[in-house]
Amino acid sequence: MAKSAKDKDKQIDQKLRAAGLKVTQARLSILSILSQKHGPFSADEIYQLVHASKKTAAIDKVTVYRCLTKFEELGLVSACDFGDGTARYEIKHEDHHHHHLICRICKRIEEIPLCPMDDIPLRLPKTGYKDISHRLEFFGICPKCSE
Amino acid sequence: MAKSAKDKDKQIDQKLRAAGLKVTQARLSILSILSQKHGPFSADEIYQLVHASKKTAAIDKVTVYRCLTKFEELGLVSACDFGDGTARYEIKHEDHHHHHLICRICKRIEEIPLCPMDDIPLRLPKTGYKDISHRLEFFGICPKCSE
DNA sequence: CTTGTTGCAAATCGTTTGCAGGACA
DNA sequence: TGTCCTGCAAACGATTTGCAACAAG
Repeated sequence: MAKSAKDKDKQIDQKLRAAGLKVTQARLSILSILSQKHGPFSADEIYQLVHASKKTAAIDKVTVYRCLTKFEELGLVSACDFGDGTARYEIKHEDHHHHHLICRICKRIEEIPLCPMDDIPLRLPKTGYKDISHRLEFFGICPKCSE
Repeated sequence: MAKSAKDKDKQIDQKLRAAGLKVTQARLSILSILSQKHGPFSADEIYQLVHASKKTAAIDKVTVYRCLTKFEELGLVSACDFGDGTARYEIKHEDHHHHHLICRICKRIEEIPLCPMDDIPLRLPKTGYKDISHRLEFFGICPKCSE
């Protein structure tokens, strides 16, 4: 059932066209990286990864930022923020809502497939992580701004 | 039961001494602002507020950053991050754990006195906010880093 | 005194913007 | 072709750092 890199790239191409975006080398490279590696990654990391995989032409870091912004608008990727002043991006898989658990020391990132908003308290001890804290903020439109 | 500004300042002085910090004008000004106004505030906002209240001598913005960092280490204030690239700080009141609900448009900040980690799903509709999303990340020490 | 703090200037870091040349539809 | 994209350089905003003057204990 696992998709080959080629299949994924084909999917990406189609998603871009469906979104009305031009299919450029830069966009293909970035989305290819994001769909093959396990993120989330910062813009700089993506930039590095693209350059590391010599398969594609080098792209500018500014282009990475612009593409990621566009992808996020289109819902192709989702951004997350670990509070360290750097945005991170990962491919958005429909119907797979998750959060992250980040190690304060090594920065390892694990996916938490549960969402406390759903209903149940998380049973985090399972993960083996210690000294767990969390960052949670809500965003919405306040009554006044709703008109 | 409400404490006067003077009482609060006295408390602040004691907390600083208890923490082994020198009681300086800059620190008193910042903590005084934070304990009197309803935050959270960015470093720049605090800087502006300190300058606005002509009661105290002007302090440098760098000093604001340094004091806030120190206060956070000591647990006097807590930082929060709304993902807009600016850290915000508020006085930490023991036994009053809360999160925030930020209007996407006017940036109004409301306190959410509930925490989904406690156990129950939030009943946010009560607040009148619409189109609510949330930002949630967990931090901890992973098994490998625990030794 | 003497160590912790501050102010000032300058550096850093992530990210954004302006503009001209270049690539997709 | 005409518009969308990209690269390059430069601007930006938040935060940090180096260093010498300064003030609290």
